[in-house]
Amino acid sequence: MSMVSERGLDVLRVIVQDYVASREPVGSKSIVDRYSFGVSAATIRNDMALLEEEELIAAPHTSSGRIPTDKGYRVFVNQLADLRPLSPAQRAAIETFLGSSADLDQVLARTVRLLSQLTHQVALVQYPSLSRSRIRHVELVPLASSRVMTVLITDTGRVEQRLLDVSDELDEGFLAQLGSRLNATLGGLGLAEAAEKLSLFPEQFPASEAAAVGRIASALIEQVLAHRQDRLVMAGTANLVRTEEDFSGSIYPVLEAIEEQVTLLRLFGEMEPDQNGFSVSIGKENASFGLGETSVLTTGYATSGGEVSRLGVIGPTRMDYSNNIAAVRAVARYLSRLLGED
Amino acid sequence: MSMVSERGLDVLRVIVQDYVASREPVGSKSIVDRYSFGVSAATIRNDMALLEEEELIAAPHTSSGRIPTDKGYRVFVNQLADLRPLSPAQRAAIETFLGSSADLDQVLARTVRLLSQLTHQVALVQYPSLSRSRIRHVELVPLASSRVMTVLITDTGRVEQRLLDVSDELDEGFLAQLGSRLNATLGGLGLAEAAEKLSLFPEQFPASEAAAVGRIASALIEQVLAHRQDRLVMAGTANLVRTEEDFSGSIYPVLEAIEEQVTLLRLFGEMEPDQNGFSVSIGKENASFGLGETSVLTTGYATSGGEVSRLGVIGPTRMDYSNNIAAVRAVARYLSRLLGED
DNA sequence: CATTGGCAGTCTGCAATAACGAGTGCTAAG
DNA sequence: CTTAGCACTCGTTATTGCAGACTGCCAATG
Repeated sequence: MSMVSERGLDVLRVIVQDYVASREPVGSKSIVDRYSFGVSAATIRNDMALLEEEELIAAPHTSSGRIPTDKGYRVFVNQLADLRPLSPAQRAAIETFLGSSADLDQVLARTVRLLSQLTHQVALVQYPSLSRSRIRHVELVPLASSRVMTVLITDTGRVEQRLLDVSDELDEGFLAQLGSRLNATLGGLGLAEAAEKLSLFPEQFPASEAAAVGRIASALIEQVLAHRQDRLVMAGTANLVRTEEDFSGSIYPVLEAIEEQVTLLRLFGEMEPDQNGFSVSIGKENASFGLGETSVLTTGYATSGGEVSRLGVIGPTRMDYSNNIAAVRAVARYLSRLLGED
Repeated sequence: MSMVSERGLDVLRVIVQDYVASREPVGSKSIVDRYSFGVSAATIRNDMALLEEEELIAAPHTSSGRIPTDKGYRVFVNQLADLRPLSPAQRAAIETFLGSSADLDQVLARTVRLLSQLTHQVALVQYPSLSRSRIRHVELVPLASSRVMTVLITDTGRVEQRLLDVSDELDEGFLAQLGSRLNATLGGLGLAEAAEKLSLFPEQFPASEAAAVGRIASALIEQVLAHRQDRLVMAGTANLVRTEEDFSGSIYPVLEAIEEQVTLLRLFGEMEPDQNGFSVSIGKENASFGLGETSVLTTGYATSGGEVSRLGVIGPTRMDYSNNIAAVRAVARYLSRLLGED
């Protein structure tokens, strides 16, 4: 179907490479200078004319070099069979992170920072889901006279906490007793079952206490059902500034969209992973999220619950796909090893 | 001491105001046009000459308007007795946040976002300290055969978690037993005492188990002693892009310094609050942190432990101090009310 | 039929120049 | 102490011209 020759695809590849490296439109002459195609510049020009017909490359102005279109990047990425392996320095950076014990928040914070350093892009890590986990412990902490914090610990190591106001005053002894009854009732249950039991729980109490207990129970239900895949950690926003010239307008709306985690979470949700769990979304493919000039690379990673959350990077369409895809993969493997149940 | 007249200070004030609003050097003519000083432009020029001698204002080039120097901003801020009250819309935005129950992470995340929206700057909130709190509950969660997560809950509602590898395999029953012994030993203790008990704890176990127990105990000691004021949430980095022109070079190093939380935490630590707990650090006063073109406004807020952590904003030296100081104060009051022990 | 060299045409980027306007500093007078 | 007037300084913007980089096309070639 495609009229583009084998050599034409090679030309596309070097155009993408050179353009990504130099940010300058690449012309036929510089191609024959820097690569040994064994043909003349005029021949390359003919190939480029074909590529342009197929809308894989475009000319910013009449008579200048060509730059890849979104479609061109797409073809380039799909052809990327041989990922550039990470450099030894990059491998070393990943290894350095292993071993040191830390809490989950810290692990994710470090991971996301690592990924942003490896890719020189904005890195994102979605919090692990806890949907398949079981309840291990519940704790009720009285903060002020009528304010209580509920803490939920699952067997996959997730900890959820929540502040709530119970309009009535509760004495501490009652809370302690309530806590142990909750633990007895809920311990070891899956989350869905736990929610069900909780909704019936207040009935066991006399009317005078039922209101407060009901409030606590419904807070716990919320905690149990909110799967908490709704949080992201991010790092490397400074990198977006570094690549500012790759955006036609200001990067302000882009940064805003990235900080508006809701947008990204929808985007994460709508990405369609390939058989390896990897997915790439390029340029205009993200237009509906206000991110039409960015590309997003994500992959899943395994959490201890056997569930899959995602991590990845986002940056200008003009990015080093080869390196970044390799880095995202490597970091996901690393994080899976660290959090997974081996 | 100062040669600057009363009217001179008024002139300084309007120069700061106009320059902050327009980002353009302000000249004598525009001052007499826009304000009614009752004197002519030439008189204003004489005042400006004095202000310039005192290094409160400076001229970007010979013969253009004047802009405030860091010292000028400092004098301006110190004179700021009458804070502009928040607009009704701003008050409403704060009120909207009250009420809805949420976990601590969410409360802080919302707070920091609120503050960044009110000030149009990068907002920062330091995590509450837990130094004076007492241990309420300890939980050991087995994740994989040789990996354990320790969870620590304090009576002030802080939850600390940590992953660690214990080289030996541990059976779940042993962990459960260990957990209840830990709770019996540590429950209700202050953090310093707990650390002491913990260091002796492994001695109670036979040699075969002491290694693993020791590892767990030292992880808990770390958790107990790490006061965890070492974490920041931040929001509104996009605002830094919006104010990019206020920086002489790229904002890249600024954003990097902000993301490098260590820098900010040191800065927070070194700021000297006034009697209200408020502190303002302007321009070159932050030069040693690589933030010589930014100003930082912070104030303390009360946490449930009675301890004080800080929150604030950071932005270009040319910022709306009046509004931002009022917003930081208001948000701190709001957060104290939400987290404090009323 | 793919490839090639040559050449005219087009567009960007840069440097130099000129005209404009805003704003000051200074002086002398009220 | 204040004011009006004026010469002077710079930054800003628009214009012009020129050098450089590429392409597109055509006719020639193996």
